Amino acid sequence: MTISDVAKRVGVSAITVSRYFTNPEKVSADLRERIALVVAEFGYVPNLAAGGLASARSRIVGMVIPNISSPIFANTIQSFSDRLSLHGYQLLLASSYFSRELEENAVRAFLGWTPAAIVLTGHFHTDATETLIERASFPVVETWDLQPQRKPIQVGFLHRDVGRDATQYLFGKGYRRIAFVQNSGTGDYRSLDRRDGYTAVMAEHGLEPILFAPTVLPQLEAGEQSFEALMKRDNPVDAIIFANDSLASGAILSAQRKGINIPEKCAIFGFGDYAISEKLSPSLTTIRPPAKEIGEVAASCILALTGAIPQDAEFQHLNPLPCELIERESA
Amino acid sequence: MTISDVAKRVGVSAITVSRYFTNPEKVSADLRERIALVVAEFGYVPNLAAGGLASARSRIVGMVIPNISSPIFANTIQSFSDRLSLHGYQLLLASSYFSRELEENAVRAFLGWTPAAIVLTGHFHTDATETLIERASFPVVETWDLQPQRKPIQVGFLHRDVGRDATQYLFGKGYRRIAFVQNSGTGDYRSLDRRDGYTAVMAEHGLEPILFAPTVLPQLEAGEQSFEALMKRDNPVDAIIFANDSLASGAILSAQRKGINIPEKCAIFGFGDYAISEKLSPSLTTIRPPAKEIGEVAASCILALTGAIPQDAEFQHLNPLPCELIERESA
DNA sequence: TTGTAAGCGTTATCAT
DNA sequence: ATGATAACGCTTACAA
Repeated sequence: MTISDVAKRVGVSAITVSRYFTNPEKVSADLRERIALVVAEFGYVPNLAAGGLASARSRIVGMVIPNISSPIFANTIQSFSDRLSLHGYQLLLASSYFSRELEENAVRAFLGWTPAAIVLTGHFHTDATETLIERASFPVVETWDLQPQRKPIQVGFLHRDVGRDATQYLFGKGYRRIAFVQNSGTGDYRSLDRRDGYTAVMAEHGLEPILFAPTVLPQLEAGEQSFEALMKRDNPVDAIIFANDSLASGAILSAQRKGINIPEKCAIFGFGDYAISEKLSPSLTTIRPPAKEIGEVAASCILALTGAIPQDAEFQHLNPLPCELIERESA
Repeated sequence: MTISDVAKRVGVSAITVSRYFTNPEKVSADLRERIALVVAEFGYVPNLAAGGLASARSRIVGMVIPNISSPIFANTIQSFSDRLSLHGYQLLLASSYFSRELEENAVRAFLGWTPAAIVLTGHFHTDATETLIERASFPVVETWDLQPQRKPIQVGFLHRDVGRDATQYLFGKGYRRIAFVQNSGTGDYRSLDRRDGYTAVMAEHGLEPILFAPTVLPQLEAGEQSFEALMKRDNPVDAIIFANDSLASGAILSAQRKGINIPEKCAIFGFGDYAISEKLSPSLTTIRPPAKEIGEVAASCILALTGAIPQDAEFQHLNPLPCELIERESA
């Protein structure tokens, strides 16, 4: 069943039915009703590939995220997808697992659909990806990070500042032997930016940075391993900043089982504010990133730039999106 | 840049370049190399909309899941997407929030792309969706559940049996005042199936079912609320089956803070085997659903049916996919 | 192994 | 407000 079939049934030309779908207000009310009837009767669904070919546009938005299992990105995807689908846009999703090559593959695949926009995580791409998005005739949005003087729209915050804030907070509380535990998954350069913020503050205070990189993979276990290793040192640490709340939760749960007092024996600081963090004993002091907001703002940018919503807001001004330090019991 | 432009540069006709992409083995090695060169040089990306229109096929697979934030579904999406992308398929994702109407919208939107397949969660659809998938000329896969005598391919297990198993397990351990706590989010009829398994077993043993439906929304808090309410009863329960591990975790974390001994005072049983469940104190006894396997098998079915991989396996025979009861400390 | 011609279902453009 | 015609870029079917 094609648009012409519908048109014949109604007794109009195909282009009128086409207008009914794209610009209903340009079709008379009478015709609108009659078309709606036929469409409903036959369950006609427009062929989007044909429309996309003819108009060189589509309502597909491609998104590449490191993975969908992380609570951090899940919230961004969800809010992004929700806002877009409200306006008839569809989400083509791909995972990069922090690999720039997989990201490039995904971008290439998206390109074939003449997408309305593409959303990437961060600004660390292959040269080929960089070329592809430079040439792109549609909006490209980078999320979860900010890099000065980059062309693409960026919706995020400075991870270095987050690392600084966490360290300053602990320093202000009197901690001096502060360690930083990296993400056991490789390739997350944003957690390395947070680490750099940490080492910078440590240096400013004349303190020596203590870095630990867990060797095991499940995050909770990696947190456990890191915690144990750092407590076992000749000169044990008195506070640990973890690259994310999963690692930090692993440490807290491990301490709990062993009867180690937190924060007395060692303060624990996370990143992410996952649902569990508030409920742990002790509850986890952490930084809440604007995960949901990133998705919403990214969607709004795209909708504004494609004309789906009025373009009154200059979304760039929203940057950096605010992170919130949440003081709880663990630090 | 179109396929004809590439063809001109190489000095062949467009169809040869087309073959290079779809059936490389039908193009001479010499030509293959020369085409590859030009493609790389100009960064040519085939227009998928045009190809889809001409062939009435696409490598888009539409998937509707209740939400992507739940650890349960996240694993399914991830494994599904990973396997499909290995074969050049792309994932169009939509959330239903357990709403059949939203599901229908998503299916309609997918249809316009002449997708290679559509994957739904469960078998509870609107009549219109039912009609749409009956008429579909591509595979439709229903995941996370089994319903006898349904036409679509189903990849899942019987939730009623899961509810039965949990209850029998607790009964075998000597518990008699067993309660079931439903999902605070509405519309998850699979958790109601598990509940029905529970009530059936209770009835078989002449025990009265005790049902509780939390009124608050965040799962951890709903679990807390449920736990407190069930312990406060005149005749307190001695075991609780929760609709999922988040609710159960909320109960365990709450008990921990209050110094209530689990399982002595009350046994806790979950569903889902989330990452945290193993690490709680006490660790959570639960049932591990085949989340990852569901995604993998669903993908394999689609790949087999579309001819991307050999069709030697009769995937239906894999059903029901096995759940595993994981005995830990909480029950 | 390669090519020719037609057509996929829609929308842009220009008319009326 | 509605219509005629010509693309859009690719693949199918058939031919050589």
